Amino acid sequence: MKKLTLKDVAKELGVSTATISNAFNRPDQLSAAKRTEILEACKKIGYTGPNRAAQILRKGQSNIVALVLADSLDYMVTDPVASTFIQGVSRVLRENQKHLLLYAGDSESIADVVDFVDGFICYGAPRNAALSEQLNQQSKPVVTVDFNLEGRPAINIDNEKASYEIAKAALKPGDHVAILGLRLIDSPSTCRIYDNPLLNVESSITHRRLDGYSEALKEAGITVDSDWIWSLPENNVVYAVQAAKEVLYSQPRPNVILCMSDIIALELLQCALSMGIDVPGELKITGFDGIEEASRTRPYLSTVCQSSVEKGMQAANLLLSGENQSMSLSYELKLGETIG
Amino acid sequence: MKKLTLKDVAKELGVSTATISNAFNRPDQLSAAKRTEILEACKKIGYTGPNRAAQILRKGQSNIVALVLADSLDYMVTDPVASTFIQGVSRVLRENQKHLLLYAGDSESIADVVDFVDGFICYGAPRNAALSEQLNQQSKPVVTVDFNLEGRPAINIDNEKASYEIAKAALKPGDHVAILGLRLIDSPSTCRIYDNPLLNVESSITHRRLDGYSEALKEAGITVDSDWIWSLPENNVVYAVQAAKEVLYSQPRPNVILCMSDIIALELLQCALSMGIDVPGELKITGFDGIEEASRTRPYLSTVCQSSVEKGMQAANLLLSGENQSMSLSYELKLGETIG
DNA sequence: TTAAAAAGCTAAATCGTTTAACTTTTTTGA
DNA sequence: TCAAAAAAGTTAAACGATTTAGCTTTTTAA
Repeated sequence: MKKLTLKDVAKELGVSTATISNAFNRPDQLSAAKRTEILEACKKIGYTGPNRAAQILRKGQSNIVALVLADSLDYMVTDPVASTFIQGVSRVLRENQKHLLLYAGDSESIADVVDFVDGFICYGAPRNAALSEQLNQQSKPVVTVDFNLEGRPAINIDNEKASYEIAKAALKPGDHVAILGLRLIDSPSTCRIYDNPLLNVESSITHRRLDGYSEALKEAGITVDSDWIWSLPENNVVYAVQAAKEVLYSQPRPNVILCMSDIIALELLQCALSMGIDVPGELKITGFDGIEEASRTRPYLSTVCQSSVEKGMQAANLLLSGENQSMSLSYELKLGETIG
Repeated sequence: MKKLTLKDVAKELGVSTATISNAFNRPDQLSAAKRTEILEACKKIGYTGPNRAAQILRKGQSNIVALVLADSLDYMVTDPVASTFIQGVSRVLRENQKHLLLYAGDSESIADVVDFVDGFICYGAPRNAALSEQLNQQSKPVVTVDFNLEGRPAINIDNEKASYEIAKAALKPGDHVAILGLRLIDSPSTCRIYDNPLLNVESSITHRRLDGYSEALKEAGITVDSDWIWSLPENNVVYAVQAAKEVLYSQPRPNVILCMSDIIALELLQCALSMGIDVPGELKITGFDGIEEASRTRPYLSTVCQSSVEKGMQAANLLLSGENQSMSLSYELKLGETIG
């Protein structure tokens, strides 16, 4: 009761294996009559088509696309922004009969998949920096999102401009400002930057956002000392709560806090409210991303809205198209009640 | 500048291909000295190890596990329960150096992956019923979660018992009860059941839950007419809102509503509150799943808590172990403020 | 000292296709 | 009617590994 192979079928029908293969893959290589005859015979004897594993080896194509997420899947799958992105990617892949392999950005190496996947979509700078290197070395197509890899097409919004604009909208000269950032330094816990060297991921969006903030701050004549800048190791509630408490209990308390994600901003907001702080009266807050929840709070969040679904779709389309053209997506400033 | 193959390396080092292969895969087949010599030489000339595509064909093993989700990935990835489940699965796969391929349960067929994946984890009854059939026909291992496939190991909680208990806790004789269920009938939109035949997925958890409710209702001497049972096609906010409105505007309005998921229950709750209905005074609500958000509302939800992460981990472990033993996980009744 | 056992390695078959190159048959056009 | 072109099939060589059986050589045991 072994599984049938192309060879078995060929013998059975008295034609060559090439013809069977062509019947499935290249209809123009044989007469229509013969083709339907073969396909029907296959159905009758229970041959469901060429073995995919063999096809992968022979064709060098698997229809599998690896989505390299910045962190462990563990976390990424539950992050609203990331999972919405995955949603966009999966939609386009589905339409094109491709499959989605989830790959953790903190993995040791891509060696165990690079031989068979058709390409990579890389969402955010991989936590394991060696992966970026490997991704760039190998020859399969790569599309990056929210960070850059030299010579590879990237999908981005203009993070610097967006950050500048949201900060500018929130700031007045004389404000005391703090920044809650993401992975700015290489620390496993939430902490102030102080003298720590910034992570050397110049291409990452968090640096772009920091640049944007800085520009707006400069225009308002405000300086932010590096101990008023926090770096969270991951964009999740636990670190966000921790950072929120630290910053809100710091003296003197800032009256404007710029957050690099809505997750952070929302926890900060909740924390502030529970401490009886008046938002935006005593404290203005800005977020980033525009997740759904951000518009459901009272006061609702000021943030930069970007469509993660669209990002995902564009990334997948770009990968499948094979073009090497980067793309800047639009965003929308949402000036909410947290900046008054 | 072609990629190196095992053959190239063998020629280069003057040994047979078998020896190189053994150096990578079966250290006991050659002397330790030769092995390190070979591995170092490989590193030097830039051979990164056996080609995975070829290995997949030859070994019949890919280290890829397909996770068949009930619906389209599009939706499943953003569902809190499903994504938490994925989290659990991915954690265990990661530990075992396996990879995760996401597969949509509304796909036409599994033919395009069955040849190369090592096994399937099937989360919920696939929307395309033919998939269940195909999954059962093929010979690779399958683990089912939240539904059953004859002869295949399953991971479940005792849905009937849990539903019975939560319903029993909410009900008093004389109550007017409605049920908001999931995929009980085959309709693309939210609707009452009326005389529609129940979907013939006897194995599905929604039927188990209905049975549990029924038992509790019987004990309380209450009958629920089939037009007080709704069926939502998918567990999402849009359908939930729709169902919530329908049921709350129905006359006479029920004073107990049993919901088969927290998503549904939460929308119902919000809808009720915004209509000025007193919960639990005028209306009691129960959910199912125990998602995080359910404990953050005021009043907070009565529900059945089950750990999706654990489900995912157990499912993956079961698949990898190769055992054929089903498993019943524990759950916890959380009697919240929505039943007073 | 020698037979038996173990270790180390090689040659060849295999996994199940695809596809370039070739042969044979049919069609076309002048 | 016939050469040239097009169509329909076939052959056989890849694709890049793994693995079994067998052959040397070395080690062990008596």
